[in-house]
Amino acid sequence: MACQRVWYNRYVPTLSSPVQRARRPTLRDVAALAGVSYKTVSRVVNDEPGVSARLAERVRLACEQLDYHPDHTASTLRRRDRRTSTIGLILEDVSNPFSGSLHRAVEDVALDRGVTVLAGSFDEDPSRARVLFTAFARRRVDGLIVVPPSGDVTPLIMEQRKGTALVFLDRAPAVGAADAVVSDNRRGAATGVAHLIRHGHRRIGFLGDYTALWTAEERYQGYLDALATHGMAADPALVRRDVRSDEAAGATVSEMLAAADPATAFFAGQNLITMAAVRRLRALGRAHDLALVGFDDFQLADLLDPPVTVVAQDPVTLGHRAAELVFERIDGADGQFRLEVVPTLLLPRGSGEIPPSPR
Amino acid sequence: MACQRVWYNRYVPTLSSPVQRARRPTLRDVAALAGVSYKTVSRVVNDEPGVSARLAERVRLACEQLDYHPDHTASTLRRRDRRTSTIGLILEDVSNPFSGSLHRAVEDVALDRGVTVLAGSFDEDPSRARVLFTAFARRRVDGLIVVPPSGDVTPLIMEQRKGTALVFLDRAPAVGAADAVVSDNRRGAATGVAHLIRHGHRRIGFLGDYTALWTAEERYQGYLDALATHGMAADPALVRRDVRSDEAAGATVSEMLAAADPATAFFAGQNLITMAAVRRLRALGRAHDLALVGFDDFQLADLLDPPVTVVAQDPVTLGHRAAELVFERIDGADGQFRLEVVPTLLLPRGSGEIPPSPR
DNA sequence: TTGAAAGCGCTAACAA
DNA sequence: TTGTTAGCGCTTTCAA
Repeated sequence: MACQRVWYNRYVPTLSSPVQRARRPTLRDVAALAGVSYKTVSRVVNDEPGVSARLAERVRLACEQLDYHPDHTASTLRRRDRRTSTIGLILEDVSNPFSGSLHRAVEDVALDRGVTVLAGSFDEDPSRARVLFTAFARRRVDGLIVVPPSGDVTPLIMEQRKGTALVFLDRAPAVGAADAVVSDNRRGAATGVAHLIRHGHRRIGFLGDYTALWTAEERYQGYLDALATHGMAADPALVRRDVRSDEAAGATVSEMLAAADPATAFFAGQNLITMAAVRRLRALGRAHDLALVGFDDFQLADLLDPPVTVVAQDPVTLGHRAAELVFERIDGADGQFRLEVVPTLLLPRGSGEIPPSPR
Repeated sequence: MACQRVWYNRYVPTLSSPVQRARRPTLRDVAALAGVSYKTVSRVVNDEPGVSARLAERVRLACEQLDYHPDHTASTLRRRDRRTSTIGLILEDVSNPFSGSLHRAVEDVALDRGVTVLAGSFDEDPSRARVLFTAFARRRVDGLIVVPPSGDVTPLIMEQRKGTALVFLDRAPAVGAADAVVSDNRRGAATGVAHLIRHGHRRIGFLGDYTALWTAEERYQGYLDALATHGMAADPALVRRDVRSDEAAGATVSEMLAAADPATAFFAGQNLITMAAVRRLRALGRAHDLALVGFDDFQLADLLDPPVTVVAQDPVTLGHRAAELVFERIDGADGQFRLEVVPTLLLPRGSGEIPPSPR
């Protein structure tokens, strides 16, 4: 093998220089080679009219010969519109599939416009979000699509006033101050809970995410809505919020089942909580006699036993719309800020249709 | 509500202007407000020594008052090192969990250095990869981490020669021309297949990804290695490659089981193929009498029935090492190019330990 | 310690 | 159709 093969943890450094570095060619280098002024090269590179075919051909040849790639960054600095053709995307965590789907949807809309995407994960940590925001702002992104952290969003609003398009995604913490695209969390949760009620459940446990999260609060309200609609009182003994870690979710399920007059069904306010509940019910051998509906779909939910009924979000539409809104603003739209609400979809698969167990 | 609420597909435009736009302040604006030269402001902003505390304080106050954010792009243009503190990351698809984990691992290393990440999905489409590459190159990223598409990688190598650090990730198409970090695909696959052999299987079906993919070829070689090691001949009737869609994978499983002297076990060369095989075996009611080992882990594999035995990759280490290598090059390391091979891990969970069914 | 001038690679404005 | 000059916001260089 021509190159050094390194097994992880067995790195052996060597010193020979691997490549000849060529200086990166500029407009002037191309101009010199083609024997024209560098403004002429600029015209050719940008497909501006008013260059004779003869010169244009010579310039193109020189570009190719030097493997010239225009410096988009320098052109941005001088151009009137000052566009970087880059947007910033601040997600919860790029490694989580929901964030990944949002990212991909945004990317696809951006790529159609020749816009690149700076992406980052803030991990529900406001200070990490601020680091990302600052880094993106200094790079003068044309727009920011942000899953907003709980806490202060005024730095984002300040940046917006300086001309950066801003769209909140998945959460709407500052309705009226910026565009936002969110799932219909409240109605979706209500639909899921109503589904359990329709299947005969009267004792429905609620397993909620961090109270500080906008979506968690909306979903909790949806849970209450469904109970109220069906004339049922909310029993505090059946409500657990700020449940996030797998252990916490599992423990909560066990604890609620051990209580007097226990829940016969669970509504899980989030992906990971749903999976943790499945694990625990499975471990307790009760996966088939307790009903479960989860908010947000996940891969293989349909292959579990029983298959898991969920209220599915539509991350692709969320991402697409956020990107479309941000580009409308970048293009100069100056209408009132909008809150777009994307519907959810109940997917009955089995776990949500289990009747109350007699016990 | 202060703002217009729009349900998806019911957009009603309005015309009032939502914000007052402020001009974005520059060094000169800050200097004017603080009553100093703009070079002094530059010194303060960059924590350069040699500014009196009195002036520095005045400058900082002015920065705050104007909400000044330095233009990193302009500073890059002038600085000697010409660093953008941005790297480009070209992945197969940011919405797939494996890519997401790579991305996150790269991001974490980058963030520690104040470097932002431009990310994109090339979808196994070389022309889309070229679009991303060009966009990143024009923005003068300091480094590129690329899951290389099948086909020509010379444009990447040319860019490398112009000073952009280049690391191939997950695939090593041009060993010796650039650094690369890959999984130990071949040995991992061999381990998985040997595991099936150890459990008594002599007829092991191979379900492989696109032949054109470097990883698919490596894993196939691993399959052959294991057979050879155990003195078994490879039966072409048991090998299917270029299987990718769910339908193709499912159909292939059915077809192979319908043959005379059918497989008693399957080795799936990839994530999605494994899941498709699970689905099909389940549908055929044979999930418990055919063994299955998949390459690459996936969420909930342990909760399926039977739980799925896999050869797990380590995307976090892959991403970390790729990022570390790219930054070493950016920092000027000029040693020989390295190929780093990250080990895989066999996770026996149930499906891979099923003995050959008598039939 | 502070500031003035030049210039990074490019586009805008205007002249030839 | 082609070229010249200025300047985007900043850092570098050098002078005060």
